[in-house]
Amino acid sequence: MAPKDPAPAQPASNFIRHIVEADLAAAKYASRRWAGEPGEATRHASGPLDPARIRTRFPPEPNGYLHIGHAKSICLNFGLAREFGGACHLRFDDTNPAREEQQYVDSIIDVVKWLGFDWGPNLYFASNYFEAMHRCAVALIERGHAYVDSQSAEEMRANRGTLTEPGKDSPHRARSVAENLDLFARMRSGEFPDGAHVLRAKVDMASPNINLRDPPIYRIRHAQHHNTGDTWCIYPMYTFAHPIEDALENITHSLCTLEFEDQRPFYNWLLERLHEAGFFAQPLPQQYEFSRLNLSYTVLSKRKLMQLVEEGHVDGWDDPRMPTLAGARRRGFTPEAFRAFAERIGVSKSDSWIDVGVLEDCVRNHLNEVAQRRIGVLDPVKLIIDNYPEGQTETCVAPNHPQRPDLGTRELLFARELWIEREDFMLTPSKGYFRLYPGNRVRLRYGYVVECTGCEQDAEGRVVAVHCNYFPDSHSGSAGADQYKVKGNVHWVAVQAACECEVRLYDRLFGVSNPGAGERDFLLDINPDSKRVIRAQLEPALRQTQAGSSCQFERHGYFVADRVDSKPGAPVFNRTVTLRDSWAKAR
RNA sequence: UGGGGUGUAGCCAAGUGGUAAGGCAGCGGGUUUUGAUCCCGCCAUUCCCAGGUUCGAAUCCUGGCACCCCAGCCA
Repeated sequence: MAPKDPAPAQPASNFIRHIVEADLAAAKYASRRWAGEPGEATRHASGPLDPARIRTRFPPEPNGYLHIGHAKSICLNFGLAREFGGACHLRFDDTNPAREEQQYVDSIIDVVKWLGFDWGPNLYFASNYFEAMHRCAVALIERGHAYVDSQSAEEMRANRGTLTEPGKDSPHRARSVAENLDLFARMRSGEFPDGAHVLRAKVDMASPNINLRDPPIYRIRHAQHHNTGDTWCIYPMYTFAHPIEDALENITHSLCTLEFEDQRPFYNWLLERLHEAGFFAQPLPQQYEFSRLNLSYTVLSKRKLMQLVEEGHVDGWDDPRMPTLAGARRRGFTPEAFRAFAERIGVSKSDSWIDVGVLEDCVRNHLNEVAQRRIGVLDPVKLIIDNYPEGQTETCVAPNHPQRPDLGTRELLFARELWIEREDFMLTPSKGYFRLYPGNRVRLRYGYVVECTGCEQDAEGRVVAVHCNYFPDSHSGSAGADQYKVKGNVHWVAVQAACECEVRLYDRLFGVSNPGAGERDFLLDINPDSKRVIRAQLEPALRQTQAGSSCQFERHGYFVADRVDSKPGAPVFNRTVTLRDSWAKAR
């Protein structure tokens, strides 16, 4: 028997995985039937056994852009389905016509795909279930489980009670089934203005759980819906719609965030009543809650993100500094990084603040493996090699990846005048500095070892050129190269070959770990240096970078050709994330 | 102060009665033509607190404490 491999770095399990494993072991969902599309019990009963062992769903409301918090939920739901031979539905929870728009639907589809997930034929809209939901509501009324309330919103609030006092029954709570049916039909036909009536579930006005104090389930809203137009003027509330959507779609595990915990008793109450009425078969979907993501140095609330965009603190929803997935994509973050991140942070019910450093580490991790190395001089100053013949040039060979020879090499033009990084020279070096300073030797990466001889300064004392001499027998790869022991290793690009490009140096949008903590205005915590636009001198191969393609600028970080502003032959680069820099930290 | 939740290292997190995994951060060292990567080592005598049960408790019991969520015709 072969020796056992060391245990692979396996992610820790989580409570939801345990639940799924237990349900599968108990064959809890094995006898479910699936009609091939959402439907009521009788419809599904006519179909074959459900080929999906479990069904989950990601149910965004199409009223904004998805952000990193959604990525956690997407990876959880789609990941679970993938892992256990199930299906994950992409469902738009568009039950409120007010702020839902097609452009959000499009961007959500785009970004879930980008994250690497596939819903197959299971793309659904809650609004396509409005007829079924309406039938459910009528059945509830017929069975005495719902009534039309005609109190004003203020009256309803007053009668709802408080956290410590029970509510009071509405004067309309005892209306007859016939009257309720009539009123509800007239609500639907458009006879009443917004707010005149509301359909309420009849549960318990004295419940200690406020969500059970006869929650409204249908309201009148004379508005255009992005999908159903003006077909309806009454719309179901989330509380009512969501369990039905899950049941119609044969969802087994309905995962949501912690703030919906108090909603679960109603979720179960409703589905049990509808099961009694013959709409849905057991086993019914079950709701499970996990804690939502909080990220340091970031805000994720829709209100705040909206404010950042509308007040122009950033350049739109897909600004590379935004925590939206569209922004992260433009920034150069990768789907692989997000999936690793989701796995790494786990799923639990405790309130947590994840350090953005974890996400950044996932990004570096992935990019380190796949990004080809290139040279970019971001803050150029001229290096003149005085003993290198004027007019002479040669080529140096550089690997595209130090750990992956399979990725090949590329050539760099070497000449007498090079651009180097301004911070790679110091007239009077600080302690521990081992780059260029008079008398010190460094290697010009993939080229020669040089010894610094001095510099030229302008009237203000600013360095305008650095001078050095090279050692002809020190060329990288040559027999004598090893005789030169230098600590410093400096990147460069020949002045005559360099390609000048715009580069955006992005940093964290907020300068503090918890923007807007307490009563403080979060806008005051914006990092004023979160975006710096520079002109950089790049190695010529970079000119052909495809929009959206990432590489490492050696010794700097990972950069991506902006997918919006890059033109063929004229890329614009965004800094995705810097390399770790223990020297900068030491200073 | 009604109901629902959660407390394991600086930040996450596994652990489900048998003697505290792992990751991030941090610290120290090695390799290195990226001050990168990679590798090695260190980093909780203790799991919110106090009692109790048990040969044995982060896990079970009792009592506290802290924090989060809920009173939209939003989701």
